[in-house]
Amino acid sequence: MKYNYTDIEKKWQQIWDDNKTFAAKNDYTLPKFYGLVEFPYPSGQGLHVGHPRSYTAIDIVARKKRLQGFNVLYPMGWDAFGLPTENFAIKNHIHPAEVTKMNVANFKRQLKSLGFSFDWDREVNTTDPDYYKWTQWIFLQLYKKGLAYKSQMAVNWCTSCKCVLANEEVVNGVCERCGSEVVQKEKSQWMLKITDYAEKLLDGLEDVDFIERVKTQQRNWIGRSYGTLVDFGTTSGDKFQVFTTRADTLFGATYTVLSPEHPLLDKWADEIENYDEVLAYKQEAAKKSDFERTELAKDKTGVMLKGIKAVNPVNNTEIPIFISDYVLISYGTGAIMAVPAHDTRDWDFAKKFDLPIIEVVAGGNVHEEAFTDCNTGVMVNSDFLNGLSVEDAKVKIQEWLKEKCLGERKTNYKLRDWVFSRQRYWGEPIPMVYCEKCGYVPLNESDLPLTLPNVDSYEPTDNGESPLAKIDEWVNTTCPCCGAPAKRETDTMPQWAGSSWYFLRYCDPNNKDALASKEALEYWGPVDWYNGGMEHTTLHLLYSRFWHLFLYDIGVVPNKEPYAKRTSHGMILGENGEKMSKSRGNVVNPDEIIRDYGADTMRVYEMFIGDFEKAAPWSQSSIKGSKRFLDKVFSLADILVDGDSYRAEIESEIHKTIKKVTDDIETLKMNTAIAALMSLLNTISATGSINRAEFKTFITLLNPFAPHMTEELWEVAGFDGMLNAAEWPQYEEAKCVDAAVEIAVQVNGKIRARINVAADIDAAGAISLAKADSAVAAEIEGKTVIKELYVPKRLVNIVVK
RNA sequence: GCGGGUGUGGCGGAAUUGGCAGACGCGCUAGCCUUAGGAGCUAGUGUCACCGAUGUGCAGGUUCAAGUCCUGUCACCCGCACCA
Repeated sequence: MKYNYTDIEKKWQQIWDDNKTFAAKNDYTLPKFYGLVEFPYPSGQGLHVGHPRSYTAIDIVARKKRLQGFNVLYPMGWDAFGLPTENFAIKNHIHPAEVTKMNVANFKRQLKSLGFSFDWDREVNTTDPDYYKWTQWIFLQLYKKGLAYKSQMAVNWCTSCKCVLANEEVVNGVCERCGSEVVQKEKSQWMLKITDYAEKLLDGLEDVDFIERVKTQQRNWIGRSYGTLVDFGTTSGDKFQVFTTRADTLFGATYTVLSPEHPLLDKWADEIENYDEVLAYKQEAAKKSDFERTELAKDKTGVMLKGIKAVNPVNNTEIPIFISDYVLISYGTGAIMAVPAHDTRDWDFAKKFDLPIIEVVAGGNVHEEAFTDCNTGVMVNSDFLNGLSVEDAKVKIQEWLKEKCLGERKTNYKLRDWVFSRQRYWGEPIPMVYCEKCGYVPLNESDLPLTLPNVDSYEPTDNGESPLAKIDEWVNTTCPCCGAPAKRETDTMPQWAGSSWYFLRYCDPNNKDALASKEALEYWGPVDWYNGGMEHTTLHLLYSRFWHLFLYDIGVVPNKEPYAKRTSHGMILGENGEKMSKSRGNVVNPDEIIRDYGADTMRVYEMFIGDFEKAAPWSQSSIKGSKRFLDKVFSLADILVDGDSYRAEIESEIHKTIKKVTDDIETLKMNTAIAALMSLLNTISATGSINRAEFKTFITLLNPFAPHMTEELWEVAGFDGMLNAAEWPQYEEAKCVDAAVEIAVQVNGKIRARINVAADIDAAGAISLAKADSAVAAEIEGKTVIKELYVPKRLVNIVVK
């Protein structure tokens, strides 16, 4: 039989579509499985071969779970707000909604052509007002709880997108999306107080099954550190606080440093004798972006304040105050105490400005380099702390500070609040109104959704205002509170808004009264398995955990954590090992692969390409191996014979393969699952025939990987019903073993022979058989046997002298 | 600098967690079949001075036995980066 993949794939895709074969059931008594992949941004370029790597893997899991009797939810949708669409729309004079429609249609066609078992009845689209109504609703809840606030602050401004970026969207000082320069701009922005959830976001990681690198990356990003706030007096009478994790070294503090933006500097304008110098330094620092400031990490600069000194609270010593841009206003208190003996940055600074270095932890040579080891040192030169370990000193100094009201424990985070405003058209309008009298007022929930006005021009402005600001009839409204004339907020939400809760909507996508019903959320939540890219770890994944934790706190969702399990796939690189990109000319088009090899081959190839977690280069010649494999499988139909049980000579291999494939799918080791199926196929082919029982098992095991052709073979063989409704094969542990095995015989650890023995032979039996082998006998001839080992089913090792 | 990870044939990658290194696939070689197709089939394919030795980035160590464990070291990738 010829394997006509094009016809077969079209045929089954049509049947699945017509029958809604993969629609999740609303029967909440069944055991459920909710598998999720990141919904794509429907770009104009169409599907990338990277998308199917993730989608196929979870599709395989979903299909297997269905065969194992689970009610499976495997949904798909569109994260369709975003700049590329808007830019394309501007350039081509098509409305972004139209562009989105076209792109979605193309993506959908491509996804369907790959045979994914998505439940298309539950498709969501973040740009649909029925959807973003609830995105706006969640924003209002955040606002009501004080977690959304407006703040005038320096923000990251992409010079090309003409739009604000979140800290998470700035990579190496440039825009994550377009690579253009990011500058600091003072603007009034809506912010989300994700920092209030820092603790919960960290703690929640303990309860979920995320791959370790995801957890680590989120932990580092949140960046918790335990320390102490210490009050320093000054000769001017003012006090300021520093944050330190090493309060134990307080006696070694020989100067302090304020951030150039520290508010006390203004206050001290008259008292600082060298205020001109200070001002000049401040201005210099203000010109640099955060990135530039941190870029020039090596060479530390600063200015010592003249006329004011700080007072160390532990010993009332007067020490200098510096300003330096290596102290960040946005972390801690914007002020530090410097202990050059035990901090490398302080040490560098002290050397440059010739400041005293006082050793307070013995164990290093502080004149050569800072001694930062907390584990081995003993306190010295520290009055009542002398002789204590660092650990004990930390406790004691904290007690002492607390008693004297000079300091307290404090936990700090690197995480910053989330800049939530974007000055663009193609996003969810922020449902807020500004009234001269009432200030910012939220819309009434009954007025949601607040839809985007349908306009012709949505070009970004250069003055930092949203394109919506130009649309007077939309902007001008009345205050929901007092009824007076008022203006709408014209910024829109970032793309991350809609994707922060989309997985909830899939549970109950048409609900008019809530983002999803309680029952649906109870049943389907949490997502059992979520696979997605590492690049979203500190963006989408963190944001959506934040929203979900919040929704849990206000009683909207029944679980704290949205995702029980998170895995991540490696990138598919171009054939030359570089990242696929148009400019590199190494992009592979999925449509062409499907045309030339078929969707099943593409699926099998992408799963066989290598370790799922690692990046793998595309190989046009390797894909042929997958095609050959499927060709051979298809021709099994030509050698199909009767038989309702596995033949004895291949029975154990079949059971082993069932076990291997079953287990490997659960751990995403798709490459070895396919390898096992290839091996089994080779074994079966060598016998010249395959019986119906074997055939049924084989194509069922292969079904999640190559769903079209196995469905066809099922029909050709005349099995009952359709394969997608069949049962996953069972294996018996007892039948996974062979009666006889070949073992290696080593003499002094070197292999001298291979012998066949019964699988259940005892050590003595195996060893005597081994010695009977002529090569082994020759090797031990005339030598003293010191030790004899038998590792069941593996080897015998005879140690001689 | 800190954190995470990876080093195995010409290539992608396996190795039941201390037990026959290189499964499976690509590529390559030879032969067959076809009167050139980038098709199919069969056999071979880590390296070498081809008996036998040797081999998992490098150097040591533990062990009857090390890709796997320990110590040191090198290289590459990813993330964070003056976070006090």
